[in-house]
Amino acid sequence: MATRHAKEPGKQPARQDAKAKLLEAALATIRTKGYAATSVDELCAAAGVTKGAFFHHFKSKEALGVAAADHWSQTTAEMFAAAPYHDHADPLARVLAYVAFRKALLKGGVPEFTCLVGTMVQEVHETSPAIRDACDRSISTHAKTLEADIEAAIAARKMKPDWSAASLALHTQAVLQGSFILAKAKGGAEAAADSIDHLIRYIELLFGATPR
Amino acid sequence: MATRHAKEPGKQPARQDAKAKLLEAALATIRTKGYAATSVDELCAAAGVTKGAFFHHFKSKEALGVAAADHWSQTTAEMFAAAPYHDHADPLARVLAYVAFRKALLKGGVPEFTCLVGTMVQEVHETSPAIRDACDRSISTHAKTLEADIEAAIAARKMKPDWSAASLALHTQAVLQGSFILAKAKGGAEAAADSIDHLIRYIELLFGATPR
DNA sequence: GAAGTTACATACCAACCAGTCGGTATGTCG
DNA sequence: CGACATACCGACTGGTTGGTATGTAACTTC
Repeated sequence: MATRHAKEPGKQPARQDAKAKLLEAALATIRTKGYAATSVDELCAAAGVTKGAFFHHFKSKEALGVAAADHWSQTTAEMFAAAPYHDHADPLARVLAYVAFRKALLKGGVPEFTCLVGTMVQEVHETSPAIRDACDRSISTHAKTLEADIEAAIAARKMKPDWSAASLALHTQAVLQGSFILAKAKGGAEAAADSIDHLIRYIELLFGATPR
Repeated sequence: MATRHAKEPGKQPARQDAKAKLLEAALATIRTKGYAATSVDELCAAAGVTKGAFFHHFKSKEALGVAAADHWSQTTAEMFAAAPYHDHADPLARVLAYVAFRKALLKGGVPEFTCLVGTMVQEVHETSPAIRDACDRSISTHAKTLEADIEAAIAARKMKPDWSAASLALHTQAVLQGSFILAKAKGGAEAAADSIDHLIRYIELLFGATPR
C-alpha cells in the first residue's frame, strides 16, 4: 500500500484528467470506427481509465456522445476563429479563403481530417435525438459563422439573389460532408479536394468573379 | 441456367425467399439505424426468418453488408435507368434533369430517401475493406453514368474546362451525400433541397446558361 | 483535523452479440 | 426408388455489451 502525497504541481495524474482523456479518445475512436462500433470498454482502454471513471463523468454512452459533439464544436470553433482566412479585407475573399482553408485541412489519414459530427449523425439520427441535436448544433453554428461574410459580399455587389446567405453557408457544409464520404469510399482525399474545387468555382461564378 | 419454377400457384413461401427478404430488411434497417447498430437477430426478425437462414445465405454479417451494397447498386441502377431524365435531347438538359430528379426523390421520411452506401461507408471505411469497396463501387459506378452527358455538354459548347467530367459527376454525388447529412441532422429535407438547388445553379453557371 | 465531496478503481451482472451445429423439409437427378 | 444437394430451422455458446454497486484515496471546507 503505497501512500504518496506529493503536493508538487504537475506530479500525479490531475484530478479532472479522466474526462478530458475520455473525450479525446472518443474523438479519435469514433471518427475511425463510428459511434455504434465504439464500445465503452474500448474508450476506457484508449483513455487509460476504468469504467468507473467513465460512468462517473457520463451517465450513459449516449451522454458521452453528446459531450463529444459539444467538445468537437468547441475545439473546432476555436481553431476556425484563429485561422488566417479572416484576415482578408474583402468579405468574398474571406469566404473563398475559408473554403481554401478547408481544402488545405485534407492532410493525413482519412479519420484525421473527417468530421466527428457528420459521422455520428449519420448513425444516430433516428435513434438518439440528443446526439442528433448536438450534431445539428455543431454544423449549424459553424455554418452561421460564414453568413455575415456572405451577406456582406452580397451587399457589396448590390446583388438581389434568389438564394439566401444561410442556404449558401449550409451548402458549403454539405459539400464538405459529401467530400468526406467520397474520401472514405475511395480511401484518399483526392476526390474530396476536387469536389471542394468545384465549390470554390461555384462561389466565384455566383459572385461574378472570373473563374480560374 | 437453373430454371427453378414453382409448379403450381398458391404454394408455400418460395425457396429463395429468405435471402431476398433479408436483403430488403437490411436496406430498410441499416438506412434507419446504421450498420453496426443493426444486429443479425434484428434483421432475421424483420425478414421473418431464422438465424439459420441468415448464415446459410451469408457467411458473416460483413458478407451481408457487401451483398446489401451490391443489391442497392443493382436496384438503384435499374431505377435510374428507367427514370425520365434521359428523355431530353440536349445533354446538359439531361444532366440538369437528373439533379432535379434527385431533388424530387426527397420525399417521405429521412431513412426512405437517404443512401444506404453513403451511410455504411461512413461507419466501416476503416474496419471493413470489403464493404467499403462495395460502397465505392456503388457510388463510382453511378457517377460514371453521368459522365457521357457531361462530356457531351462540354463538347457541344466547345468548352475547354480545367475540370473533368468525371470530377463534376463525383461532385454531384458529394453534394447529394452531404445534403443527406444535413437532412439527418435537421430531421427534414428542406436544407437538402436547398443544397441541391445550389448544385443546379452551379451547373447552369458552369455551362453559361442563365441562372433562374 | 474531522466531515463531506469529488474522482476515480474494482468487481460484477443481465442482456445481447455474432456465429455454430445438428437436424428437417424439399427439392433434383439418375 | 435412392443418393445427394439446397433451403431453412432453432437451440446453443462463448465472448462482449452497457450499466451498476461498492469501495477508497484525494481534495475542500470548516
